Amino acid sequence: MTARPRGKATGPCPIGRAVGVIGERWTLLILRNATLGTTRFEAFRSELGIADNILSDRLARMVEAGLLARVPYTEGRRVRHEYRLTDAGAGVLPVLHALAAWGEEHTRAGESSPSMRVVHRPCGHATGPGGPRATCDHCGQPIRRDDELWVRPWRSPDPIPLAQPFPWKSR
Amino acid sequence: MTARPRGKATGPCPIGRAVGVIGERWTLLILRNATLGTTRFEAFRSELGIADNILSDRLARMVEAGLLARVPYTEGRRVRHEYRLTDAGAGVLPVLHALAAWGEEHTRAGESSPSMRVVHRPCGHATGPGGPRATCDHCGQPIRRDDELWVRPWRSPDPIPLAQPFPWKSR
DNA sequence: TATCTTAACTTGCATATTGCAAGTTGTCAG
DNA sequence: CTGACAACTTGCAATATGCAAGTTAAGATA
Repeated sequence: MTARPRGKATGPCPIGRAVGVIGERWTLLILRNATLGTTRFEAFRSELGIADNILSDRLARMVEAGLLARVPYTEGRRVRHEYRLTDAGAGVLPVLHALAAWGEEHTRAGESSPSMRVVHRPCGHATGPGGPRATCDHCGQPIRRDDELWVRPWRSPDPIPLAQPFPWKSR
Repeated sequence: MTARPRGKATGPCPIGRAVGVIGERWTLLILRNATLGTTRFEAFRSELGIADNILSDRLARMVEAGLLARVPYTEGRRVRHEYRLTDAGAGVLPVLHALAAWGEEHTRAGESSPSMRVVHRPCGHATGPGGPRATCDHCGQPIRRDDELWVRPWRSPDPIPLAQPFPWKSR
């Protein structure tokens, strides 16, 4: 054996552990799309353009790592499975925010395409430049996950609510 | 050719672009250590345990991507090069914060080792649980990069100041 | 001067990961 | 009974990674 076991989540440094779990190729992109509501194999495959054997492998590993839950559902009378964010998977949101902000600031889209924005539902206002924040630029309140909408104009003008973690907490 | 060209930084989604640039294996760990002051090939190699051909490749690619600057320096009368964070490389700090927070919350160190903390120099207080923040938990002020110290007790009890981006801005 | 050492690479080769294409399985629609 | 489809699995070729060893340039040592 030569390459070290991937996905090692041990060690004293929390950054190293995080990279070991969510730093694999595709993993953050799968989490991004799951955050935007994607749950099914075929949807991930076509949205991401990932090879299906790799997707299969990644989803299984992410379930094992506790990022996604594989939950059965019925389509007609047929049992299928979908992949839903767990708390740990949903907890990657601040990482996605930070990546979005860095990407907006330090990379350029090929075409001049309109930026991604985050809308705070209660006040209806979007983030300013610099990307999504934990706190609303407009009303100053912390943005709760279920009050957060993403606008990705290159896909659709409609704001997209974020997927809530599974199992859904009653509160 | 089969595997798609890695490190593609184009496309409309800023998260996808960010992952294309800083999402490669080792890249975030190199940036973490560079943020903590590492600048030299040999130091990265021994700190990270990365194979030297891979390190050579990554550093070159990171220079090309504008994350690091290769700057000559003299050791005695001899000219060497070191790798210093650029603005773009230093700008990854919020991603490292988010990863650290996620890692603390959702992964476990093998041994029970003391957590990483961030200290705000002006007020001398460390972040509470949940990991590093953009704003000081104690005094409420935004934490400027040059007022931020990391404490990584498994390496040393001493707080480590963060490397400043190169070229250093006069202000 | 000759040899040693070190940082920073480069090269060769074995192993691991990724991607593509094609095959498989279990429904369901017609 | 014949597709069609989602969700995989398998085989194979192309890349990436890791290890070990070689290279280069200059400073240190003898």
